[in-house]
Amino acid sequence: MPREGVKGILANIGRYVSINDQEAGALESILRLRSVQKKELLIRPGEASDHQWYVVQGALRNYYLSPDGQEHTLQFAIEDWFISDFGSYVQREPATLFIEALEDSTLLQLSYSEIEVLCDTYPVFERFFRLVAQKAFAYSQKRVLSNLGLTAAERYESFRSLYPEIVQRVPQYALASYLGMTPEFLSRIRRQIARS
Amino acid sequence: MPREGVKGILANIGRYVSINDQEAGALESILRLRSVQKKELLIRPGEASDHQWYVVQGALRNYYLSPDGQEHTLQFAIEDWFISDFGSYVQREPATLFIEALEDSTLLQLSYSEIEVLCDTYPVFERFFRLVAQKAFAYSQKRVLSNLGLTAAERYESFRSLYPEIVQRVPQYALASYLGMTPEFLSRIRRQIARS
DNA sequence: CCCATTTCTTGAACTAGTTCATTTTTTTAA
DNA sequence: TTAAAAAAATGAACTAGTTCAAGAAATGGG
Repeated sequence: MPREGVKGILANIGRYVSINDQEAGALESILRLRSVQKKELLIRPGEASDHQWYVVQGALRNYYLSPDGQEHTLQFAIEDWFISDFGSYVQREPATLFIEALEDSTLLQLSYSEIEVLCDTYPVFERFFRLVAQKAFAYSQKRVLSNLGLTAAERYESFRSLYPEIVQRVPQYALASYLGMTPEFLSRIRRQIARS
Repeated sequence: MPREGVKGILANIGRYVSINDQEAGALESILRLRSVQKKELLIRPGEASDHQWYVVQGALRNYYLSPDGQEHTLQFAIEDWFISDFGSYVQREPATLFIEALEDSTLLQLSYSEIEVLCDTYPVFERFFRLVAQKAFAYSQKRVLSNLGLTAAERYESFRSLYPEIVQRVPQYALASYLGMTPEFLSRIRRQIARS
């Protein structure tokens, strides 16, 4: 039952649903506070994907490592975001992604089974996780569209205007692998922009 | 209160949750049966995005039309799939997509407000829509990865092995716009495959 | 502080996929 | 059935983004 960071996650949930003290207590009782160092991995492919993590402080990413050695970043997470290998998590299958800390980070860990019990017991959490999943899905669809329709430079500009802070905090090769371009090409795009 | 097609949607929901007769009745009472002809549009950009549709029979797609006139297909839907402009639907904003019937189709229409009431009243539907949204999100993330990591030919093969039926039923230019390539290039890929 | 490692930059050759223009095939509707 | 329209195929020139290689700059640990 960690105190630290709990106000953050409660405030965050409060933006979607109203929860009372009992519900807040039930949530708190399944949170586990956890620290990771920069470069540390939360999971790697093949391991069980039983958890989601809420970022109290720090920055992380998850990525797929393809057979030919290329990294593809699927998501970044900074303060107040959740991160996991979500596909494996919901399908109850072994992880296919790495989750890596990009900075020393403080996290709240939630386990699959405890979340499911929580949702069963308190419909308000069911609703919360529905709304979050819907929003995540809508976001992901926007990303698909931007991959389909925008040039590399446009994808970078669009991401930068949405998430300027992430652009600052994250290594360039990781950002390039998120945006679907090589680090060399992202470097050139930035040089172009700096000129004008 | 349409009878036709209702067993289909009920069976589909039953794959995620168990619902009793009362719940089934409540669902049925908010379903509206609707037919559309090939080429007909369910919504176009700027219109209210207040509905989701369950496909009883037929095939549809939704797509974004970019300022320069390119179409980008975000989703196909055949029997037993839902389709909508989901981003606009959940954000309660005007549509940004077209939804177009690719065949004469029979649909069950659900409205946003009625779904929300249904979820409020019967937590089992809240759960159902949570599970569906989670699955959709996981699927969309896989698609992002395939856009990031695969060649055009690999994306086609991968889609074809997952959804052979859709490949058969859908025009090539629509499939190309879903897969993120030009119709010409998809045509060349198919010729290649036909050779070997 | 300094050396080692990692990350970023830059240039030049290359290629996967696009564009444009034309022809062929398929679908549609009367 | 046939004519018109829509969709698909094909070739050739082109380009956005990649690859490879090498140097410069930042970062980090002892």
